[in-house]
Amino acid sequence: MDRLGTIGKSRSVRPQTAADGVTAILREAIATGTLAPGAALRQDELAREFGVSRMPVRDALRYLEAEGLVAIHPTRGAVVAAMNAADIAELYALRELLEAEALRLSMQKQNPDSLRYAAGVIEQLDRETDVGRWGQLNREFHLALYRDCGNRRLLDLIEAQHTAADRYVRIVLSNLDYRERSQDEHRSMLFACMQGDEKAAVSHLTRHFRDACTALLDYMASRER
Amino acid sequence: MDRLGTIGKSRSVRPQTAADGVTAILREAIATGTLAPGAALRQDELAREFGVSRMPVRDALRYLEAEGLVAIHPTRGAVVAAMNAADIAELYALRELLEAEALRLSMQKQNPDSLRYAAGVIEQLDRETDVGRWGQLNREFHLALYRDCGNRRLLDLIEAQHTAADRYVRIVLSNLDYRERSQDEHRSMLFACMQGDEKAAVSHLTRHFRDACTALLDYMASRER
DNA sequence: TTTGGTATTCTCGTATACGAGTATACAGAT
DNA sequence: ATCTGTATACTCGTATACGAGAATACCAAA
Repeated sequence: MDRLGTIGKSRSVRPQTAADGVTAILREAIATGTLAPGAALRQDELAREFGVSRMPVRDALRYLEAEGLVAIHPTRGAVVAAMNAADIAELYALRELLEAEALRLSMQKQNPDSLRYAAGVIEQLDRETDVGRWGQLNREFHLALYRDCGNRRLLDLIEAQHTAADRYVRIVLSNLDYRERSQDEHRSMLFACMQGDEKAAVSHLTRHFRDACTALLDYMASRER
Repeated sequence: MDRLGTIGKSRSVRPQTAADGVTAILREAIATGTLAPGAALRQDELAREFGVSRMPVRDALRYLEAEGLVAIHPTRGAVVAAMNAADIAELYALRELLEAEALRLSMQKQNPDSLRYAAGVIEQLDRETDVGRWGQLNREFHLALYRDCGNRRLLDLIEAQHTAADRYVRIVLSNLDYRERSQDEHRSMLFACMQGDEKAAVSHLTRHFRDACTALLDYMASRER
C-alpha cells in the first residue's frame, strides 16, 4: 500500500493539520479507486502508513464520513463506501435538482465576470489530459456558473455532491469520447448563459447530467457481467 | 453551565459512544439557545463539564461541524455557528427546493401507509405542548410524506436541513398561534396528498415554508431593534 | 500617549497508553 | 460432521501527556 504515500505529494497546497493531509490523501485514494469500495480502513494501519498517530486518522475518517466517502460502524471500524447503480441514479437526480436551481438563480444576477471566467476554464479543459485535474476544472466550470446564485448553503451542497460524484465521474472521464461530448455540452451551456436564455441553459445542464448518468450506468451494467 | 448536564438525560435512547452522547447534548443545547451563537466551545472545559476526556468532545465537535451547527477554526477552536437573516432565507429556499421535489417523487408512488402514519402524527402534534417534542414530531410528519421518494440521498439531505433549521424553528414554535397555523397547513398538505393532487400539495408545502420563513425573518428584524 | 516588540499563558493538535467490546478460532459435545 | 461455547487476539473508544502555535498582556521606546 506504499502507493498511498505518493498520491498526496503532488498537491501544492500545504495541509494545515496532519488530519487535513490524511483526509486529502485518503479522499484522492478513494476517488481513484486505489482504495476499493468495501475496503477496511484500519486506524493503526493507516497511521503507520502515513507516519502519524491514530488521532489524525480518526479525524480524517470523520471528515470522509461526512462527505459520504466512508461508512463508520462504531466499535467495528470504517470501510470505503460502496458504489452501485442506485447511488449513481440518486446522486445525479440530486445534482440535477440542485444545480438547475443554482443556475437559474445565478442567471438572474447577470454577472459577466463569472461567464468570462467559465469560458477560460473551458479552454483549459480542452488542453487538459490528466483525469484528476480535468475533474477539478470541470467542477470549477460548473461552480463558476452558479457562483452568483446568492445561496451559500446551496453552493456548499453542490460542492459536496461533486465530491461524492468524483469517484464515479473518473470512470467515464477515462473515455476521451465522453470528455469531448462533455465539452460540447459545456459550450452549449455557456452560450445559453451568455444569451440569457434560462430555459436553454437549464435544458443543456439537464442533458449534461442525463448523459453522464447513463454513461455511468451503462458502464456499471457492463461491469456486472 | 450545569444545565448542560441535565439536558441529555431525558433522551431515552442510550448513546452508543461517549462522543454520541456529547454530540446529542451539545446539539440540543445549541438548538435551545443554551449555547448562544458565537459562544466559544473549549474542549477541556466541555470535557470537564461532561466528565469525559477531550477526545469524545473533539469527535462531537466534528459531527456538529458537519451538521453546520458549529464552526471549527484549526488551532483556534470552535464556536457555535452564527444565526442571521441571510442564513434563514438560504435555508428555507433550500428546504423548499428539496422537499418539494421529494414530495413530488413520493406522491408518484402512492403509498397509503405513509399517509396514514402522517395523519397519526398530525393528531399527536395537536396534543403536544413541549416545543422540543413538537419539533421532533413536525420533522416526523414531513419525512413521512417524503419517505417513498426513492432517493436515500435526498432524504438524508432533507434531514440535515431540518437539523440545521431546528434552532431557528424553535423560536417561532414558542408562538402558539404559529403552531396552529402550521397545523392547518399540515392538514391541507395531507389532504392534497390523499387526493393525489400534486400541484396543490406542493403549493401548500411552499406556502408552509414561506410562512415559517417570514415569521422568522419578522422575529429577527424585531429582535434587531 | 501610543505603538511596537517580547514574553507568558492558554488552547489546540498529536502521540502514547490502557481498557472494553467484537470477531475469530479452536475445542468439546451432540 | 456440525453446532455451540469459550478463550484468544484484534480493533476501536477513551484517557492522559506533551509539544506547538496563537492570543494576550505587559513593558519599553518613540
